Amino acid sequence: MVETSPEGRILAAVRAIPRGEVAGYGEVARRAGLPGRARWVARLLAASDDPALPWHRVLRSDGRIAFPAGSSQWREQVGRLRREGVEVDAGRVRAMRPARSLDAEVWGPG
DNA sequence: GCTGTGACTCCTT
DNA sequence: AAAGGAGCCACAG
Repeated sequence: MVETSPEGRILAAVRAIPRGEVAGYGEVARRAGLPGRARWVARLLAASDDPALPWHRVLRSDGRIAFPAGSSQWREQVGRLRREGVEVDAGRVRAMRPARSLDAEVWGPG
């Protein structure tokens, strides 16, 4: 079955994040075919009441938790991620660090 | 229909 | 790394 609605595609993209891995809001939006709709992804996660939805695997583009540090939701997200083996340091995940500069992509590290 | 708001992102200091 | 500002879009009042 193919998701036709944008909402369905976004939720499907979130559910497609493998256990122990993370993705950015914008990344999820791109995978759903909706580039630039990161805020929509966030709003959908907040609105969804599906307990099976791995919302905790979605982070900001800089790899940080989107909630205010120390808030109950922040603590829950950190707990869920660590339970899956994801390294979280001061609210930041030690994984994704995409090259954000065009120079880096064109010229590379060398 | 205009305004404010937010689980966002990018660029520039 | 952090902070300020602009752009972005759906939704509530």
